[in-house]
Amino acid sequence: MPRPRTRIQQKNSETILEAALEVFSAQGFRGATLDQIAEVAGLSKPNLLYYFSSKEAIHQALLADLLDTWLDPLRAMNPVGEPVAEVMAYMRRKLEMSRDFPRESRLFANEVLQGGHRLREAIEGELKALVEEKAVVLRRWMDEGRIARLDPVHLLFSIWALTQHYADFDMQVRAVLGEGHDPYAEAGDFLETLYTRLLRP
Amino acid sequence: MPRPRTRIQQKNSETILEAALEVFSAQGFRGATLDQIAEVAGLSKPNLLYYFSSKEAIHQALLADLLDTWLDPLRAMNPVGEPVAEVMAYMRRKLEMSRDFPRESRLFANEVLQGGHRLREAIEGELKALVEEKAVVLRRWMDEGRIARLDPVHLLFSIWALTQHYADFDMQVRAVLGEGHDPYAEAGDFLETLYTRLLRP
DNA sequence: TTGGGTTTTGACCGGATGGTAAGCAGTTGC
DNA sequence: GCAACTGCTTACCATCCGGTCAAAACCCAA
Repeated sequence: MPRPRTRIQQKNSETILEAALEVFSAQGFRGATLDQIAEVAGLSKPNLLYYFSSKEAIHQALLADLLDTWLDPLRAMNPVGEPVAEVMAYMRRKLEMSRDFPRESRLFANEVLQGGHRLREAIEGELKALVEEKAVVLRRWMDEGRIARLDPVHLLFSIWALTQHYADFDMQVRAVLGEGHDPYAEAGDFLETLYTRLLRP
Repeated sequence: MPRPRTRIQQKNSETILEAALEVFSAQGFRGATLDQIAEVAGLSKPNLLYYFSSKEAIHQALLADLLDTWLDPLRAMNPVGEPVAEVMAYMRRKLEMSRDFPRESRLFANEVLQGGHRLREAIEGELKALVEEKAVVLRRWMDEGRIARLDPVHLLFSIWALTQHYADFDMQVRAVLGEGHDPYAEAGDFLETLYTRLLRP
């Protein structure tokens, strides 16, 4: 199905993708059913398939949208900015994305966890290229003595791991912390300290 | 089905659980089918159900086994040891578990990611209790000025996130690093540096 | 109002999947 | 060698699920 044209097509595709995000992120691709998505969307199952040609197609549309926004924070890391502040700001943005878009994070995690064959191309292409580009910048900052010398790629991995953890393992985080905690606020403080100490040259 | 008695029961339950781990960790609960597990195990589907009463039961057995071994590294953190070395050793053991038991890590991740209702009890009970016990120890070390003052629970979260990332996002890690890398060796070095700097009082 | 397009639906299909029944085969203890 | 139990298989069932189809409902311009 080509991109929406009329108002009603626009609105319904959005409703479907919103519902699909809800269900896919909570159940994984195989775990989600069209009936569930239809129910969340408030539409009938055949109606979903009027807008998207298959379950696969809905999932694909979701992943395609996702990847763009997912890489934005890293793209925004400014090669001519102040190194420590830039890395710190990147970490902050990733943490905010985990807080504000946990479903997107879990959709991504579900996908990669299960071999990520639907994302392999994008990961080996776009993502890898962007990481290599930013690794060059980080290495330069290290050469200039403006941040500590570290493996730049594993530095990025650490930011992904530490921030996405709060979205992907949300249930565990909340269960262990118990009542009366603001996981993301605490994580912000903790990670601020961590990267301050790690990056100091 | 009660615990195995005869030799053949012992052997076949093990074969089934091994196959189930393979399939569940790669596909999630809903994504796995009894036929797949049966094929990997080299047994017929009805034979699986002779040993385990249902798909659910196989999964439960797997999770029950898992939790014990999963908590071992943290249990082993010695309250009367040298603080920095103890935390570092814990991180090392967790990283080794990611390397040597990635399927177990992914089984766990799949489960928690999808709301973790099958693990909720264990997480809110055993896991939380153990974390609180170790948090007391960490706080004491901080009070004694033997490691840096940090939120002890988020310190543990960071170890989980950073080590499990290499198992759970293995596909991404390998795709981004490309050929000719030993992810776990590099991660070991990186995390050694990270926690050395983070923990220094 | 009418006619043509768009949107929605109920009924249905075929294959996959978890699980069962009933009997056959193997093993073990005597 | 034989009974009795354990282990295993073939055939089958019911349900779920992705997807189809034909027709109904809706919308809107002329």
